[in-house]
Order: sequence, then structure tokens, then C-alpha cells
Amino acid sequence: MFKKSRRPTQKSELTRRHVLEAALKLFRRRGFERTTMREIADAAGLSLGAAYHHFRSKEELLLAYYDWMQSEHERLALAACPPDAPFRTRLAALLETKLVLLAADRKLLFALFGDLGDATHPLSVFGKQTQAIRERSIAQFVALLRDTEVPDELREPIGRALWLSHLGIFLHFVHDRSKGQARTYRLAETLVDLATTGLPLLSHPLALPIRGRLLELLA
Amino acid sequence: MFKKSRRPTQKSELTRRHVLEAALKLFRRRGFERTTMREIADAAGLSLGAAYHHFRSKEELLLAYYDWMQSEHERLALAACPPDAPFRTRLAALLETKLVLLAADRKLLFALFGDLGDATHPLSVFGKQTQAIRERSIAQFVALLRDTEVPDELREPIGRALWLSHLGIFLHFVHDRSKGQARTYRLAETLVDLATTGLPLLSHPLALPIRGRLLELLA
DNA sequence: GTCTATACCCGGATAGAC
DNA sequence: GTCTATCCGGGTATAGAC
Repeated sequence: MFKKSRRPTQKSELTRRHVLEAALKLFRRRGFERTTMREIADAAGLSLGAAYHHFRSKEELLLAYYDWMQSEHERLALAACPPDAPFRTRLAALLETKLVLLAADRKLLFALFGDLGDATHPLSVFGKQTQAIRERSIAQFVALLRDTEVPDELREPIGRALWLSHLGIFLHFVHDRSKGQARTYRLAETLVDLATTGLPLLSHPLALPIRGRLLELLA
Repeated sequence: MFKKSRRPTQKSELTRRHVLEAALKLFRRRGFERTTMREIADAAGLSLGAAYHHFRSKEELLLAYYDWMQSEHERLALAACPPDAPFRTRLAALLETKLVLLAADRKLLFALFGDLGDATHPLSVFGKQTQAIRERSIAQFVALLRDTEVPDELREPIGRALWLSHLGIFLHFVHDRSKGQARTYRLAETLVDLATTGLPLLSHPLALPIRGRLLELLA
């Protein structure tokens, strides 16, 4: 993400962060669409041209944020539990750390994905521009299945399915109006339960007729 | 969708269709983002302001198209098989008719959802603006379960799950490069098989522990 | 390499005259 | 209903200060 530079603490890097933070602050307050690049530059105490020197577009500011969030998630998840813990523990940790991250920035996420105004498409979660970040996120879920008895051909599709449900949790969280988003936390627990009991059922036993068809469903 | 008017064949209505068709033609050729309202107005032989008189925004043109597609799907599905046919038949008909519709406009859909350029966010399929249309589409799938032994509480969530997989088929179709999209048709058949064999398994027997959790996953 | 200032283009959207 | 004129904001270009 960040430019290759000998000294990581250039003034440039600081200014970049400064601009990004100003932008996020404005996004939180006024939403993405209604925030103008001129305002962002203003708030950061820079000229318009200077702001564009650091970010080639308004969307790139969002991308930088998504990228930061993904990196944080990887870091937190790694720190939260040892890589040789059982599946259930690691899945729980992965979701838990994600929710911690989301909680820290719920206002912003609501501004971006909330039902106010325009709804959900400032940089589609499925779009091409977010692909690299998305792949990293998916990889986290596929990796969960490393040391399980899930057959090899099923790891990729099942990992992706888990990622999709994580996306569902993400969206649920953003809209969840219950105290401290308690409902979302329960939803996450349910998913963990369902996955840990459902997976072995799907992998080992005599559920072969269904398995074959499920496999076809992702080629 | 269309304005309430005494005489449905006003000149206005004709102009509206005219503009819409000009827009779709351009979308097909150049994609959604790169088509400008000025071009659309031009192609329709109108001024910019006049075009905006009929559609309040560029997105509304897309919405009009989605709405038309949904209405067509309802009409075709109804005509394709009697409402008292068995579940499997009706599910198959619902998917089949949808694919027929998509096939008629594959170019346009590829321009809208294809991997060219910007990918998938000209009006998110999950956004608020498409909600009304989406609900109608979902309702078709929930209705499939009317005369089955699926317990009442499960009909809504399972119907939605079926709708989701129909969405997957939609996307698969758009990207499917096999001859006549044969792969997508096989995918659809697989889904029909899976649903008709899986549903009774999920509804009746002793799969209660999983059922309870599945239920929680949609509140 | 970082920044200011300013003028400009383009495209979505609107106002108001006709 | 239709047009012309105009606004507004994202994005680019450029010239120059440091």
C-alpha cells in the first residue's frame, strides 16, 4: 500500500495520514458523497492540488481506509489466538476481532453503508478496486480450515462461504440498533456454533449425495 | 412504476419509453458509467432538460429497466406452470424463465455487471432504491413453499435463501462464457436437485439441533 | 519532492422562460 | 413538455514558490 521509501517517517507520510484522517472525520460527519475534496483539503490545511498529490481520487481515500482496516484485522486476529488452536476458537477469534474493529468506527461505517441517503455503494464490496483487499480477507477464512478434516476440494468454497457469512455479520452490525450491538454478537456466536457442528457433518459422514452437488455449486 | 394517468397512451409515456430505449442502447454499447445523460438525450433527440423531465436521474433509468424485468419475470413464471404444480416443478420454472429473460439481454447485463471496468455497483442489488423490486423477487421464492411441508417459521428464511442462490445464478450467468451459457443451466438444475432433496431433510426429520440455529440466522 | 493558487473540463442535476 | 442557461463538484493542468 504505502510507497516504497527508505525512510518510512518522511514528512510526506505524515501529511498523507493527516489528509486521510481529515477525510474520515468529514465522512463520518457528512457521509461520503456529500464530502467534497475541497473540504477535505481545507480541513487538512492544504490546497486542493496538494491533497490530490497524496490521493489520486476521493475513492482512493476510502480504499486506504479499507486497506488499513484489513491490515489491522490480520494483526489483531493473529495476536488474539495461536495458529494451532482448534477451528472453533480461531473462527470465534476472527469474528470477534473484526467486530472490535468495526465497533471502533461504527459511525463512519454507518455513514458509508447505513440506510441514510444513498445506501450501499461507495466502492462496492465486490468491485474490482477492492479485489486485493477482499482476497486477503477471504484468505483468512480459507486458512481457518487448514488443520481440519475438511477435504481439500472443499476448503476454498467453504472458506468463501464463511467469508460471505462474515460479510453478512458486517452488514448486520452496521444496522444493528440494539445496545452495544448485542444482537450482532449473538448472531456471530450462532454462526460459530453452526459452522463447528455443521462442518464435520458435511465432511465426514455419509452425506455424500449432497456433498457432490454442493461442490458443483462453486467451480 | 408508471405514473397514474387516465389515458395510458399519452405522448409523455411514449417519449419516456423512447428515452429509456435510447439509454439502454447506449448502456449496452458503452457501459453505464461511461454513458452520459447528454448522450442519452442526444440519442433520443431531446434536450438534456427534457430527458431529466422524464427521469429524475441516470440511475432512475436503470431502475425502470429492473422494474420492467421483474414484471416480465412474474408474468412469464406465472404462464410457465400452474400454481398447484409440485415444488420442484415450480422452482425449475421460476429459474428457467429468469434465465430466458437474462438471455435476451445478456449484453446489457454484462455491461452492467461484467468484469469490464468498474464491476458491480450501478445500483447495488442490496441497496435501498432497489428494495421494492427486490421484495417482489423474494416474494416469488417464498411463495414456492406455500404448499410444502416446510414449517411456517422456516418459509421466510428458506425462501430468502433460495432467492440468494438465484442471485448467484444470475451473476454466474452474466460471466458464463460457455456455449449458450450451458454451465449456468447445469448449475440451475443442480440447485433444483439440491433444494428438492435437501428441504425435506431439513424440515421433517431429526435435524432439529441444526434447524434451531439456522432459524436464528434470520430475524 | 512538497506545496499554493488558479483556471479549466466534464458530467450530473436544476431553474426558469417559453 | 421542452429548451437554454447555469450551478455544482470531481478531477486535471499548469505555473511557480520553497
